[in-house]
Amino acid sequence: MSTTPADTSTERRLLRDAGLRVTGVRLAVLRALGEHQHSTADTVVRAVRAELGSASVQAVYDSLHTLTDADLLRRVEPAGHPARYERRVGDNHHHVVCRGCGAVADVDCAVGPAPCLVPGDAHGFSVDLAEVTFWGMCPACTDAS
Amino acid sequence: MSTTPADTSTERRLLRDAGLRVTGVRLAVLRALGEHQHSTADTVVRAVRAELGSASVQAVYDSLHTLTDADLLRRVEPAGHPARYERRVGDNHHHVVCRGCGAVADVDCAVGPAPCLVPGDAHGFSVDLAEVTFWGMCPACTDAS
DNA sequence: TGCTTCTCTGGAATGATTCCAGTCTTCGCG
DNA sequence: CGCGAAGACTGGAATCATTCCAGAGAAGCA
Repeated sequence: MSTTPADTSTERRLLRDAGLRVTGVRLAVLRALGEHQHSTADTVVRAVRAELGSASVQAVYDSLHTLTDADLLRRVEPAGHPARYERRVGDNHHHVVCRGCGAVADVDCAVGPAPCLVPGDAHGFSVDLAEVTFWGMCPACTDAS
Repeated sequence: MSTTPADTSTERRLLRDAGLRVTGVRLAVLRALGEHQHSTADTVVRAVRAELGSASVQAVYDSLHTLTDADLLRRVEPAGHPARYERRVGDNHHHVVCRGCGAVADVDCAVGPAPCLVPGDAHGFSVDLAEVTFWGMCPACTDAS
């Protein structure tokens, strides 16, 4: 809709610094997630298409993977819901997921850097991350029920 | 293979006590998970077929859902892996998942009953469960790498 | 034993994600 | 500024786990 080219200088730098090529899809993916944290791939596809006019589903999935591998994005996969992506990376934070609508919100980790928790008996596993997912009801779904 | 009918008295009682009908598929599902904790639906289907001779995929999925709803089973869904089921229910325990092979092991909760952890700022969500997944490498995959 | 209700069967469908082969871009280099 | 090789993007088909559906079949209360 808008004909004003968006300012993508921040995203360009992020990509370059990560040693990645700067492409339209990657910029649009980063910008989309900057505006709507915790979006699904599907939502990102729509946002990217709104910005670029067109883009294939694969291009978005590819970008999502590449950016996740480069630690520019983090993937969150709540049980029973499609994967969500967020730009908040590099810190150790967790998530609350609504059992009603699947809404996701960030929860700061009160403990510290990963793994913020350590299992008592890890059965010989070497643990590097403790992922905490809080389940409950968001305000809107609480009201509706 | 074995022609000796298995002793299913424990499972029968579990089902009756939960107000559920006793069926061959349900008994076989419970027995399969008694022998191999953290199995996937696919693995359970094979185990059930080995015991009963035949069974539809849906019958197993139906049983898995029914038993999970009745709190006779618990479902574990590690990101990027198909769902796993376990018979250890009623306590609050967590899991370690191997990044290499997907193996799952139980980890006792050092804190207490659910929700063993509470978020600092839950953004208005009412939280009832904290699900902790530890990620790492199992002994076998550590050796192999 | 009879009946009602719930379960199981088989097959098709769904949603999220991935694979593939070919075409088009990006960007280091001359 | 223009070339070329490595890396992205396209469209379409395929995969995997899981669910939906309608009809045939069992469980168990009366």
